[in-house]
Amino acid sequence: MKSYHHGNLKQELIDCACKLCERDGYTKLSIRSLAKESGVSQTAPYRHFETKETLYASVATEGFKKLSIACHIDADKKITKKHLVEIGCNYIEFGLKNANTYDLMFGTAVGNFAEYPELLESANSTYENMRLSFSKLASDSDEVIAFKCITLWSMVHGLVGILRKVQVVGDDFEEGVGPISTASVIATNLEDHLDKVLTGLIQK
Amino acid sequence: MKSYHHGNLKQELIDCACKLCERDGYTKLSIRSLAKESGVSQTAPYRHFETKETLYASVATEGFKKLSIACHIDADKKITKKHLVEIGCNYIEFGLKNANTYDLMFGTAVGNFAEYPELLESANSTYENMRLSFSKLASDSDEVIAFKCITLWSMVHGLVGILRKVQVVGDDFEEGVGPISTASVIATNLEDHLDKVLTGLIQK
DNA sequence: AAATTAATGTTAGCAGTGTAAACATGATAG
DNA sequence: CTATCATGTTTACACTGCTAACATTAATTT
Repeated sequence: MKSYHHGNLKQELIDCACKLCERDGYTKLSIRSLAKESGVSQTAPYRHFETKETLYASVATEGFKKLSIACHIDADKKITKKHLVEIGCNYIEFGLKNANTYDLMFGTAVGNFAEYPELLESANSTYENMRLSFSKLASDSDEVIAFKCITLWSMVHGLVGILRKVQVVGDDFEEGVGPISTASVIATNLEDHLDKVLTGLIQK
Repeated sequence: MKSYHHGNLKQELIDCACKLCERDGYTKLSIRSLAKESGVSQTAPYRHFETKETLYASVATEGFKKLSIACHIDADKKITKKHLVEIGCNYIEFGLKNANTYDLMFGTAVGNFAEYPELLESANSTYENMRLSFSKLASDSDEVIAFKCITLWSMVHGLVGILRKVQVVGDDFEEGVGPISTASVIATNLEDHLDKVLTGLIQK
């Protein structure tokens, strides 16, 4: 004998959507199946999410929060290059292990972050954490810090996109040919690669 | 008085799909509307594309061909850093001006490139062109060339992802705060930015 | 040239989707 | 206690990907 009102539907829908989005990709997610999963009528979710994109925005928000946590390092006083490499590796690891969620966060599923204040905030805060780490590395000017930060971010963000293709194709590629084999070499030496790039970046 | 057989349906569908995917994003594309656009029955496209993903793969293939052309530079003998900056800028420009197509090419819309030989080939050839440019810059070893190439590619690929968000949010951001304002500074000085990165990369 | 086959089109239909409108229930505020 | 409002349900519409069965034409074989 369940009650007419669910009580915690919104959060349950978000949690469930996060799982399904990651498992099957956000394109496969349907509001109806989501409702069924929560034992609620087909249109109940519309009391909590105006459109499907609103739901996507919630999932993306959760994604940025998780990314922030994954990239957080415990280093209050001194930050070394090694820390930055760690951040980069963690970022990439998150992107690869949560490929579908990552796609939702950075793809075109949610058109305009500005329409979803929470999403915008969580995305900005992810960046802010990274920026803070750079600011603790050296006494650079704000512009230099921003430059270094965006450079690293673009780098790891780009590597996620490219390494994903490696994962998909797997070991089924011709040796020494094409981006896939090249990228796969980097994938096996991710720390070294980031170290090299950061060395070039920092000593400037 | 039109004939029962269309004659050139497959190519027309691809062309039309490319346009619609870019205009509205690939999620909005429907096979049925595509068929209507070509004045053909709802299920006619299925004679040429097994599933919707097959159609996506064709659009993505066209995308990589266009990207290749956009990144092509006329420099047979000597390649300079300036040329590489140009390639990078052209790449980013393509990614931003064809954001939806770019999303289709690098997102999860097409799961496994290996299932679509033409797509795999066009994607690899895009990379190969970039690699060739690097190989003409200096007498590096294959590994060093690959490293430099992937580094630039990750960079520009990452920048596309990040700068896109800037475009979306537009000028409606707080000055000096968050990734968006920072990225927007870079966007207005793209050439400078790539120059800096490449300088650090090349002089190694 | 006629007959057969393969390619390419059509019609009808299924199961599933996002979402709007009208209505039902129950928690909460006056 | 009553009125309101948040949250749920039912019903319905227009749309989707895709399949199966059938029609027409082009290509190939005899």
